[in-house]
Amino acid sequence: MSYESHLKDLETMFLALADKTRLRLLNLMRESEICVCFFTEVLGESQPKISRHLAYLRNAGLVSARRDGKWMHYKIEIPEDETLAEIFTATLNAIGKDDNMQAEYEDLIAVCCSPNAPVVIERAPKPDTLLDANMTDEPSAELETFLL
Amino acid sequence: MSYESHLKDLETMFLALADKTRLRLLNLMRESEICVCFFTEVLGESQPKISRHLAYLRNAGLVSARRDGKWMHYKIEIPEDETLAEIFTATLNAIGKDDNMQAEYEDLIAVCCSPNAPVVIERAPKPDTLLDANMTDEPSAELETFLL
DNA sequence: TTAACATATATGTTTTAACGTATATGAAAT
DNA sequence: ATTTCATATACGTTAAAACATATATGTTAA
Repeated sequence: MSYESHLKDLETMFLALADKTRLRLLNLMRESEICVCFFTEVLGESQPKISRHLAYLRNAGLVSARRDGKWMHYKIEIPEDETLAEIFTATLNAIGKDDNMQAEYEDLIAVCCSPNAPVVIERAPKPDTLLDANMTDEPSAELETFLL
Repeated sequence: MSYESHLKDLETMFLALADKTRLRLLNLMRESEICVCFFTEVLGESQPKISRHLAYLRNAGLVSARRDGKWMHYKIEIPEDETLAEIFTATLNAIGKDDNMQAEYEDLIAVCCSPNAPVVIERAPKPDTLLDANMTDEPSAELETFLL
């Protein structure tokens, strides 16, 4: 297969990645699909702001959305194009190495999986996909206590 | 070494990469340092435009500049941070796979190394670094005829 | 069917980036 | 010294992005 021009695609991808909020969103999605309510909760940003940035990522093809009743779940989509995929995975890797991003990810786990998170639980149930994903490989401390 | 937050650096890098002109500039620099006059010649963009985009790349730390008399030569600088470097090299790789970028690179070689390139030669001599770089690994067809 | 909720989009505004044109800088040639 | 050449920067304008606030959409619950 000959490589026709994907310069435009490259630019589109970089435009999508060139924003702190969007990088933080991707960080939270690193392991599984995540419900919008958790993004707003963990990042402390307004709902329209989160929603707009998610739409931006979706238009760029970097995430996909799934409706589950009232809730929307977003997850990372690795581009089919190999070279784009390489850049994107390298980016996800870079985000994961950042201390603040790690801390925010911990916050996510605490908020969405803790048994004593009344406010959040009130607003939306844990997406079971998140539980699944975490259970299959490494049950976190929070999850273990929750599952007892 | 613990990774403190380089989220800002990531964003800066992506902002620098999120522009077609700047990606085209990086493509031309892929093998060696390049003189500004060749950028304007090959890309067919105005001199101030090229200069501004080069300054942008320089501020982002992705290229460095060297003065040689009247001429300025720019070359790619791989970031020290490993994770940033990984993204950047993946990007350079992606650019290189694009047909149009390959064609533009050929144009560069033709313009700056051909013996019958009167206009360009008039405007600036070949940077010898380019000759060196190309001679050491793969002498191109153009170069060979030139060197006979 | 209406109310409540989660999320998305529209609107007006402010900020940021890109561009063309003009001008400044700095080196070489005269 | 002055001119010429290569490149950089300044300025004014136009276009794009981000944001806050308000509102619309689609889903469930009452």
